[in-house]
Amino acid sequence: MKMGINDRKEREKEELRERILVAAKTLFLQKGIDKTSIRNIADLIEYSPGIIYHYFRDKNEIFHALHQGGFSQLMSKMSILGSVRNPLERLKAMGSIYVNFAMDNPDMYDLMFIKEAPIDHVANTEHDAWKEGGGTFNYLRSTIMECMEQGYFKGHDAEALSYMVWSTVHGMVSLSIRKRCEVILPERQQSIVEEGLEEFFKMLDRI
Amino acid sequence: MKMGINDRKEREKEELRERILVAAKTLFLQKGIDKTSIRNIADLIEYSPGIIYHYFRDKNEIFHALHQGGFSQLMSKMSILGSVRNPLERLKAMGSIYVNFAMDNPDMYDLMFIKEAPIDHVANTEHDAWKEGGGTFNYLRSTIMECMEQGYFKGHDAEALSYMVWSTVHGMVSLSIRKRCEVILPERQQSIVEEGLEEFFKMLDRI
DNA sequence: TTTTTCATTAAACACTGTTTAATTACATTT
DNA sequence: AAATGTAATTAAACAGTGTTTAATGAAAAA
Repeated sequence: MKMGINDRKEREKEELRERILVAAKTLFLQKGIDKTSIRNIADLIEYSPGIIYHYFRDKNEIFHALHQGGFSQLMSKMSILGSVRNPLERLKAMGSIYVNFAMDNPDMYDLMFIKEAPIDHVANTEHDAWKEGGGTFNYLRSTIMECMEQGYFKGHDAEALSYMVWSTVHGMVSLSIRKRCEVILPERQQSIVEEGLEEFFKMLDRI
Repeated sequence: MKMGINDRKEREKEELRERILVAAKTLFLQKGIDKTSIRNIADLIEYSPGIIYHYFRDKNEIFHALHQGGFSQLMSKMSILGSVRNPLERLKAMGSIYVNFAMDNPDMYDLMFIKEAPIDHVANTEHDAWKEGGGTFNYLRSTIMECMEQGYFKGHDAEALSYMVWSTVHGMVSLSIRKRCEVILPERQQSIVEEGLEEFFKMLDRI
């Protein structure tokens, strides 16, 4: 029965691939991408460095695989939004989920939205990967369009407004993640992202 | 006259320091920090790699020196704001200057607000460097407080609102700089930052 | 002219990502 | 069961990295 053996081999290959991915994620999120070497990953899974190149073309492809996993994670958190009827409430809930995801998984968020992925890959598979990211953005846009149908955001443009809304939450979390909050009053640095989001919600309410 | 000789030597040292900085800036902004090696910098100024360690403790100290220069540059662009009387107009002008600075000098902006500087330095001199960055943020906060005194932004909190405003402009430019705009309709990617800023201004006007 | 000082360098160290050829392990065929 | 073929795995090498060291060079001071 060669089929059974091939299946098992396939399974074992997939298993090792997954182990590499887990090890890489652990180290990337622990020490950062740049300070994580292929040898570090190989050490952790107790294989020789070369083996990694049998499963991934290069270091970027590992980055890329994790990148994609992050979007699935975020998407699944967004899935509860279906239960929120009012589009403005849904928009605000989206903001909260987005911010919570970023603050709970700062390194994964960093990987997904802040770090620069090397260019050669951006041109190739990156485009597909962004369909995941694009999915959430499209959802944001259609939520905002629904808001506009109900009379909110009069005089605004859906596409540009969506970008602005995304930018606001991204800006708040990324300034926090990349430690640019020392300019804030010290006693409020801890909570500034939450408070900033509240201010944004107040603005949305009054418009 | 040992004084004159010492002066000349001092001058020569400062000159070489400056040459290193210029070379480093050129290469950093050309290829990025990570892909610029000490040897690359040394090659460009036609010295041996070791010399750089006589002028800077390590690679980060070079990064840091450039970082500081960037803030001076931004600050000087902000200096024309004194002529804008109306605080809301001044706030919007600040936004435009900020966005223009970022889009005109994306790599310097990246250096200043997106890239992560290694931690050991953040604790030391970084704190001083941020007084420059803190200066512009304080200016933003006091402008917003002035707006509130004139009846704008009722029910808002100055500190949190300032953070939110900064985050919005930072978010828009940093998503653009780090190439996360593929999710935008292709025909609008070029102008999305400007358009997003317009949407934000519309919001500020109506509040 | 000799001594001292300090900028500058060459060389080494321990790392990095990646490629290559050699080796091992194992399924298939004889 | 032994030989063959195939695929996973490895060791070794290459060219690069940041940084430190001891040696060199030139110019100022004695």
